[in-house]
Amino acid sequence: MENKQIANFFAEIAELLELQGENPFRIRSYQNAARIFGDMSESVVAMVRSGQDLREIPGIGEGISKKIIEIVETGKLKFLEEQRAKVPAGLPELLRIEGLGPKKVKLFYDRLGIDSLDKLEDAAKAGKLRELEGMGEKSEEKILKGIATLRRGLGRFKLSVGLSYAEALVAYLKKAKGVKRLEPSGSLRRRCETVGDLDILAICANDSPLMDNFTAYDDVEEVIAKGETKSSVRLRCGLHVDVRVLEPGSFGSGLQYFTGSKAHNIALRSRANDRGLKLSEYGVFEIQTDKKVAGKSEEEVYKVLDLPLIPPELREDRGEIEAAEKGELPKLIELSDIHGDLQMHTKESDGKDTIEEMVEAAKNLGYEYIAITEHSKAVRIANGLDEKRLAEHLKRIDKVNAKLSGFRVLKGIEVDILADGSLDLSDDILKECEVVVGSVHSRFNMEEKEMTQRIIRALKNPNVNFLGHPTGRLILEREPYKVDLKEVIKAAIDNNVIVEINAYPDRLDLRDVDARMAKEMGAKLSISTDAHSKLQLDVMKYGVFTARRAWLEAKDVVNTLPLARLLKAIRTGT
DNA sequence: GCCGTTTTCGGCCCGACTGTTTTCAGTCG
Repeated sequence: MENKQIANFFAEIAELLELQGENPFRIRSYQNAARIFGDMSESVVAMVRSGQDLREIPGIGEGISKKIIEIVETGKLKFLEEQRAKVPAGLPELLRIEGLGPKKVKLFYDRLGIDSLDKLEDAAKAGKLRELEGMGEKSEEKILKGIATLRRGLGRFKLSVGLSYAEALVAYLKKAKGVKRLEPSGSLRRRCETVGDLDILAICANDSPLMDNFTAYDDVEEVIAKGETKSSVRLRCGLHVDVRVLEPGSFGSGLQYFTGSKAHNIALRSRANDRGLKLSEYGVFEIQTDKKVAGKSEEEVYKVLDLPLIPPELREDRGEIEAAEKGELPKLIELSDIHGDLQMHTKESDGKDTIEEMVEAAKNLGYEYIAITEHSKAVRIANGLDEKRLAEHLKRIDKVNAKLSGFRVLKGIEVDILADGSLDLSDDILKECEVVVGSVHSRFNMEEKEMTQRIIRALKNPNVNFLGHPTGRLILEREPYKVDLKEVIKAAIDNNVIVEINAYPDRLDLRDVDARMAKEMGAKLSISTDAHSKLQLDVMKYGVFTARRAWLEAKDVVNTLPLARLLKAIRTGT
């Protein structure tokens, strides 16, 4: 059973308890558990089987730990089934309608017997909801809109997509008179792999037309709310965007608040309370006197809570507050630490540009090396290379290198890991390559054991020195294949194989939490773009974002090394 | 349900907005 499934048990319990009007703090405990297990890289099942006490995890106590043991042992959970029996099956779905929560859903069911989207839609259209207390015509309209949005199925957007919308919008808003500062916050600022909406914070003069300009933006489909300090719109692509205007004296606390995450903020506010302080988006205040003690900058807010500034990418309540308290925050890797790029394709397989063009673009980024890693022959659709073509290609790389000074093109290949774990090219030709990236591109639907053994066998080949996109996922499009990552990473360490964070924004593979586990296990990592054109070399930043969210420092990533030391690290692991 | 150098019981983050109301409940982030 996957962690995600275990998380779902608790998320469902939380919803069912909400619909029964249970104690909100009890509900939060289940929501927390769902978040904790959903975020976890290590397999919960494996932890339980090895006898680990889950109560060691903050937020997990007696009750939930017992429930997990039951899930692992029986695949079921009696408590969940009992809750399901108490709540009509259609109600949880109604909670996904924006603006509708457990109280209203329960009211509709108790009074009108509504237990499905269709019934709710009919009742709203027939004007029956307005007869209930606390309901009116506008509420009905809102519910109908919410149902329509839900049916359109617009969910989250890839970070790269969110960033490009944010950049365009910020560039546009900047032109409004009186705008002094604009700062995207939220999950975008934390560089989460997907974003659900955009929160843009602003400082501007009182008479600034910022809000008018915002709601008049070309790409706006619907204006949801418009006020002096807060406006909300939905863009044509379905992305929800809020713009909020803050006072300069509250910008730091506002930025802190809107950057989140929710769990990080709750932990921080709780910490403020312990110190007789109250934290909100307006600042930090003494509870007794209501005196404001911080708010202008984020540094200030964290400082009065006796903490150093915690980088946005770490604010997930995954131990960053404890680490900050002990002065043990990592010195996170930066884009400028990157010395080169170790996976890319040219015209020879499925890329768009030549070796020379890739070199030119890489030099412009300030790199001192790249590795050209074409596909191997098994990936026919990508025009993969066989032994003969690869030998010729390596000669071409030699020729390019002969003309370069202060820059080196490493001879590489992205060799396919075949279904049985053997490689798609002979050892004789692989020996000629300096960078051999082993990757899986086929038979994604194997059982976990089989897939794990397949990859481990490939890693044992002494010619393989990198593992490419280790889980094969495509964000929002394709689930990772089933694999025991911990075993794979262990094998990578034992066989001196560097584990890749694929920076391609559709992949970001390893994920943040997996990369963090890899680091903690002692693995060496690389960040590579997998670029298929010279322009795509720019996606390195997404890999760095993921690495930062994984708590990685420059020393954890081999392509922060200068060439000579990189080559040594590939050969010897040091 | 979780947690504890103020506690094993009694707390548990905070404020805005909306739509419905004449002071507030529900929802959201």
